[in-house]
Amino acid sequence: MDNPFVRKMERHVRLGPEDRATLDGLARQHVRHVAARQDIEGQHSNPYHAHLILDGWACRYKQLPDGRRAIVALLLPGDLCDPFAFRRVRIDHAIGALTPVTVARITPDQIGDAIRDRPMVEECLWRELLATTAIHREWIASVGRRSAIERLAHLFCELHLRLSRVGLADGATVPMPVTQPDLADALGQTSVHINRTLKELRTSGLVTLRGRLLTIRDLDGLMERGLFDPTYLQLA
Amino acid sequence: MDNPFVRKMERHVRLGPEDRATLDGLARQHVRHVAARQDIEGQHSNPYHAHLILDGWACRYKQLPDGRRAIVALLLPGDLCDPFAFRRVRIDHAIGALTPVTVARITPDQIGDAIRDRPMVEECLWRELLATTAIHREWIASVGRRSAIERLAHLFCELHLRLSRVGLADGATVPMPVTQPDLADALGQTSVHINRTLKELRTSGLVTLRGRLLTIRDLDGLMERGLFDPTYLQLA
DNA sequence: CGGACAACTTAACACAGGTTGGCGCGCGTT
DNA sequence: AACGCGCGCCAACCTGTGTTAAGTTGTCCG
Repeated sequence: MDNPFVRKMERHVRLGPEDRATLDGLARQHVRHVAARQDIEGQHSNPYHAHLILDGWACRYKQLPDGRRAIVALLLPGDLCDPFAFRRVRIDHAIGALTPVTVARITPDQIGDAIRDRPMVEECLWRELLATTAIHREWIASVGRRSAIERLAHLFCELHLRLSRVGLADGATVPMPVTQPDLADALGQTSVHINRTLKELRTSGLVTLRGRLLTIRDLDGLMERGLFDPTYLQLA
Repeated sequence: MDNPFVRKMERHVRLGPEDRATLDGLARQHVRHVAARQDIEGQHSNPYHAHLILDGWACRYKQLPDGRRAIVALLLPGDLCDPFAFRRVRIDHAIGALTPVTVARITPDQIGDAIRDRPMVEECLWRELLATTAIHREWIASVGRRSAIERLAHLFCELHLRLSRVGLADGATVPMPVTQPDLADALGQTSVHINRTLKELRTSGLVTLRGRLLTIRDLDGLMERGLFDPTYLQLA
């Protein structure tokens, strides 16, 4: 009854009770807990099943040979870690838990069966894939052409929207359980500079970040500061 | 007989003559020419058909409200511009020709028919989608965590490999028909700094770039300089 | 052949963001 | 209670890259 993937999808497509039951069933089996800072999938691993995040935050990251880490995606509850798992490809990056994480393991066969029984499931997976790709593009644009403060503002807008869709936003307040070094690796900067930028967003009255909770004081202002155009996420 | 998409796919999957004929047929109809600096699809447009690049280079780009441009992908001969076209989504970016470009327009119906007749076509499309996604991730890591010279070296390695796959590399020499401002927008830098970095790559004997032709003098050295690990493109 | 315009190239200067280092707090461990 | 340690926070300094501007080359077209 509490599947974040279903909550997300219901915003976009009309799900019948059987669709919901099918999607729910996928996420009930093989539930696993992963400690913070632990890998869910290692770099160059060859996953035979997909993971759906039920709780906690994870990230897709690449480690450069000299230790630099680039986080290329943030994975929130309701997100699918390995949308291509059924193709049995060797992945070129790792998936790591940023906080303690609860995931459901889903086998390719289960996905195949679900799609055959309920065509709407395929529709949902396509939407998921599209949204992920759109976010990738937006991140490239961000890291490439936005300034430090624009990047951070943009990310906060994105996360606010994504968390809202799975019912994890309490009004303008959303959980933000990641460390500043994590944010730095996601935005292509240093934790020191993240700290500076955060302070600037705070003193200009746009956000407050305390105790792993982000409160957006002025959403319009934040969106403007981050040149945020929400259409890329909506897919409607 | 000269379809770059087929040339690319044959590296990875075994195509029968009918597969080849089907893929070839897709690219024979509705061939269109687009001038350099012209859009193939505008930002926020709603493409009803996919485009396959037959000749020339294009890019996927986002324009920020104040005019900054971020190139989020380079599209080479054999690349598909709108792999999601059959989903009828409104795209969040534009596709522009960097050089004069020849494209084949493909309708969703044609793709559907082709997949139904020849299952291998679907396999090919999946591979294409996977490769594109892997490149996206690599670009995020590049812009986020690689230095200017590493980024440029990495891009040259990537392009060399991608162009080789469609038979457009003459040994260590590949066409490089884009301007330095274009490279700058793709790598998140300024054309001035691209110029500096290019000079550095030249003086260290790694590449020469003359008359829209890039020659790689020392591929191993270039790969090392760019922290380039080719596995992400192979998908085998 | 010559003019126009875009792209390339270089130099001087400016600044955003990186680096280093230090302090304090909160929390888990013993 | 004491310790360790990762994280938040801040300041001083440094550097890679951006900015501006100007001269040079290349290329297209009349």
